[in-house]
Amino acid sequence: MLDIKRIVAKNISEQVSQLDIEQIYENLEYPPNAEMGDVALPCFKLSRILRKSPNQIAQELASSITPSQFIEKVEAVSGYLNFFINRPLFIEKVVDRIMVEQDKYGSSDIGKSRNIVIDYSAPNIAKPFHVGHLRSTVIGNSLRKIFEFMGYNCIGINYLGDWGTQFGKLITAYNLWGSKQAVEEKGIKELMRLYVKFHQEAEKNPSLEDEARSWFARMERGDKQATELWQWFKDISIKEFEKVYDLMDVDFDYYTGESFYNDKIEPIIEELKQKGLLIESQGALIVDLEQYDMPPCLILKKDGSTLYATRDIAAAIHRKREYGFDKCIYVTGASQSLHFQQWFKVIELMGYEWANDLIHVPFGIVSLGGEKLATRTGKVVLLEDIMSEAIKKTLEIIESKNPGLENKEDVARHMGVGAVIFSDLYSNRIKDVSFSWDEILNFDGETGPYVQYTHARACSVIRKSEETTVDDNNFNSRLLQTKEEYQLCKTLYEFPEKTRMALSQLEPSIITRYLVDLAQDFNRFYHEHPILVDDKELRKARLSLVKAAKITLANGLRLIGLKPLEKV
RNA sequence: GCGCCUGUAGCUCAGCUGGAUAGAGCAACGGACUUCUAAUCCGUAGGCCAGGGGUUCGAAUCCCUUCAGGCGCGCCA
Repeated sequence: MLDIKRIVAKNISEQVSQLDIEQIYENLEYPPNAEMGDVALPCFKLSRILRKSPNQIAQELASSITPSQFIEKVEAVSGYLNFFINRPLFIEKVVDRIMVEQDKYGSSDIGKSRNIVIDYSAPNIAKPFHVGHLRSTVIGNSLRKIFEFMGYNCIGINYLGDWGTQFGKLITAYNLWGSKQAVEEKGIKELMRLYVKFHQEAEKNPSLEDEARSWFARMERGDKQATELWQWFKDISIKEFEKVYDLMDVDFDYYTGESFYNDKIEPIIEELKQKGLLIESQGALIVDLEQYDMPPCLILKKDGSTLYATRDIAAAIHRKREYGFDKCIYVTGASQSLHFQQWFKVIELMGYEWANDLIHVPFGIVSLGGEKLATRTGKVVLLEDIMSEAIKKTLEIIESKNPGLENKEDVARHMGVGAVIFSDLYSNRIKDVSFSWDEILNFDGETGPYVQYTHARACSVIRKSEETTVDDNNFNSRLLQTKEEYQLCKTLYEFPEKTRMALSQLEPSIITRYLVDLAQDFNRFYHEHPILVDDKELRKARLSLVKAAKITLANGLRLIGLKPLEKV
């Protein structure tokens, strides 16, 4: 594998006995622009060790390093030692590697025989799927793809919000204002209406809250009437969620919601008691976390029913036994950070050393016109509506740009849905986002359609080239001398570095950003240099670059959960 | 009140474990399609990196502090 920093570091270490290769490697960086060189060593830190001025060190090293096959020249510029590499050789190595590795380019096997549980999406039963849930779904889905790309075995779990007092509320509302017919006809929309009405009425009549709690308590005792209603609501909801997941090409290995762990809680409570962690406080059972500067973790309410944390603890222990995970990752909103810290600590206090393998991956909230999204008040943008608008807009563009395209509907679906996913994965996950129709339906610039368009453009050139001759993959990289060609190649080279970063930071946006950079470099190259030229050698060389870009774009797109499109 | 997160161009955001003149896109304005898909490309304009201290040869980046916004903080999830 080609590692230009390593080559340079090795070269320097042969000249300076006081420094080992790793130290040098760590300090190497890429200069801000190509005229300065390809790899640089800032000599300021060395100044103290070597007791010379940075400039002097750079000068001396510059004159003592002899050019090699890979390093063409070395320059000292104001304290920096700048290396200029053999660009044709670099291009050849990078493109060859991509040609060989194909859809594995950027991947790794560091995760071999390791299991990762990823808990994502987790919508609440009886509530519509809106933009807020979208984030967990797309971030989790992308992380899963990234982990798999790095060799891990992933278990995707959709931890449905199918248990809790909210169902008491829903049952209460259904009994008071609902009808079987309305729910059957309107599905989740009717359930939401009932839920919203409950909260409106409960403001005037707080006793409704008590009734809701008692219905939930009945559910926990296995009461027939309560359970049947709950199961019915759940079936309706899952059916609707699956439509959304199909649309987005997202899937899960298990749909084990909170209710799944219901019968696994009792032993956990016993265990907590045995380990002396549970104490009674104001009628409830808690784990005190004061010495860890956290509020207590509530385990059982005074009416004996469970809480979110209780179920999370039971679920984690169950998952550890079941899947023997190396890491268990929870993709949920940042507002739940304290909750996760609390119950992670409880797991640790229970004596499980794998408490450190539990990871919360938080993300910022989605707001709408400055207001928080809330199902209770009905203030939501439904995912269904966003997707259909995006698809509609895409179809319109296709009709005007490329009306002869085959499979228009299918392309429009991938393009439109992809645009929404892309935009959600575009900035750092921790940032709050403000939903805007204008932004989500803008297909110019740093967007999913831009990257897809670029990929399709590359495919198109490759297709055209194959109409005349089938070129082999040998090419003369010395014919690729322009700055656009080199820049494109440099960016292609960075891909494996980016996938590693995305993995270690659990940050899909690193890939999304990268795709935009790569697409920009490709489009500049494409615009500036004709590819299907008469000169056979030049054509082969440029075409190789196009193929390498196409492969890398496709690999990146898959990592964020999009299907690379061949024609748009 | 305490804790966590965020603050970079009019808007949306990049900026790696500190490094060379702070980068994109959108919006605005001006250019480029008889030639491989113009959902593209090129150019112009736009910045006391929230304010103030400090550490350092060097700070958007690290530390302290103030301000602004968001999110949490016992029977919701």
